[in-house]
Amino acid sequence: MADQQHRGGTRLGRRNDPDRRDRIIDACLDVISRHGVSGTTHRKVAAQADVPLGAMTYYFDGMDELLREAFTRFATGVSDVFARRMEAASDAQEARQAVVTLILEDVFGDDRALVLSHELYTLAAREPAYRALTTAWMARSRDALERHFDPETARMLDALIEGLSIHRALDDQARDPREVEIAVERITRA
Amino acid sequence: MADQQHRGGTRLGRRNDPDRRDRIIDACLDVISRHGVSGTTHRKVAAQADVPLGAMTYYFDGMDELLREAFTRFATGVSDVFARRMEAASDAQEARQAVVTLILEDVFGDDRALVLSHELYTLAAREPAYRALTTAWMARSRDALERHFDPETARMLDALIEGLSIHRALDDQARDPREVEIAVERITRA
DNA sequence: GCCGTATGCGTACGATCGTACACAGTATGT
DNA sequence: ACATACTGTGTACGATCGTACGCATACGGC
Repeated sequence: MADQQHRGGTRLGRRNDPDRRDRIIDACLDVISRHGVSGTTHRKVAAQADVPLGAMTYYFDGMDELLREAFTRFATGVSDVFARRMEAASDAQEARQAVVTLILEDVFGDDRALVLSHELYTLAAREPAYRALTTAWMARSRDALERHFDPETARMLDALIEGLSIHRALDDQARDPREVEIAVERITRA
Repeated sequence: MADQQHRGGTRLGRRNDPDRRDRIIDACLDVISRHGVSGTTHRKVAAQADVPLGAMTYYFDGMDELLREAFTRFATGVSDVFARRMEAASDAQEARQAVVTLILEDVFGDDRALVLSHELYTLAAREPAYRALTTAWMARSRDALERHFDPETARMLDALIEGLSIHRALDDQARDPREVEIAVERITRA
């Protein structure tokens, strides 16, 4: 009891902070990426979002709802980038290049996203409730890929992307970017 | 206090149970696969292994050591199967078939292993301490594959296997086994 | 300016956890 | 047969968690 949150100069953080809920969700993703789902607690998220502990149960009906909303936001964001990159390509060859860029930049370049993906995968692998989220995510990826590839190839390519991500996250030694290019090339050749 | 563990008919579980430690490790893997790393506690593992709580801290210096040993055993086991299947193949074509079989049977057929893999991946993605484990595991897979494929192809193929595993674990709808065959075929064609 | 009402929060409770440690039980050397 | 050393365990402690709930605060009608 003492130093409350009286953020900045505004009188009180009280009523006029409509995106409090959004900030909590973003903070939650930060905490997950640093401490894992298991190490994510209401208290840590509250501290990160700079809101009082009581706000957690006020805005969310328990930890599950918070996690589900956080991962939904994450998956949607990643999915959007994916879809946009695919839409920008105008033929199969450009699409192949887009996939390579996506892997090398969006995936390999973002450690936070790599960790968050795995946290979500693990959750979904064990609890069917989160399966809907990953299933939808993958369906969207496939749809994006199917703008340029046949359905079968789209699924294989999607799997390859995931596999390369894992190797990147779990293997310490650096890899030749050209290898990604070659792999994409091979898997998309019918 | 009351019903201790006096297992079976033997006088006392006391001194004559040399594989207690092994049983704890196996029990730990069971608990992880059912509750996740986050939900794995000394108490649950002890109950599963049918040993008293005090045995946990007696045989292991804390939770970390237990987890590390458990995952080491798991990764070694999976790795062994992988290596053995590759050794059995006598040419590239047989090797391709061996990989397909491995994916369809050993990976797709074992939900427990699928979950455990992801739990380990997630741990390793966030904590470098576990990275040594996954790095060694992957190195061994690559070595096994390099008996029949060039190093570059071996790495791509290994990545593909991981990717297909993920899709299997995270996508609800069943897949055509032939798709696996085609993907392996494409990625191994230079 | 006052008051009812909805919004948001400080705090405390019960549960559960990892871990330490005093002690019980067994084997061994004599 | 007894003393001694070692192996294994029951239990209790401090920390930390999610969550509920009484209360403070700000808003809107009058």
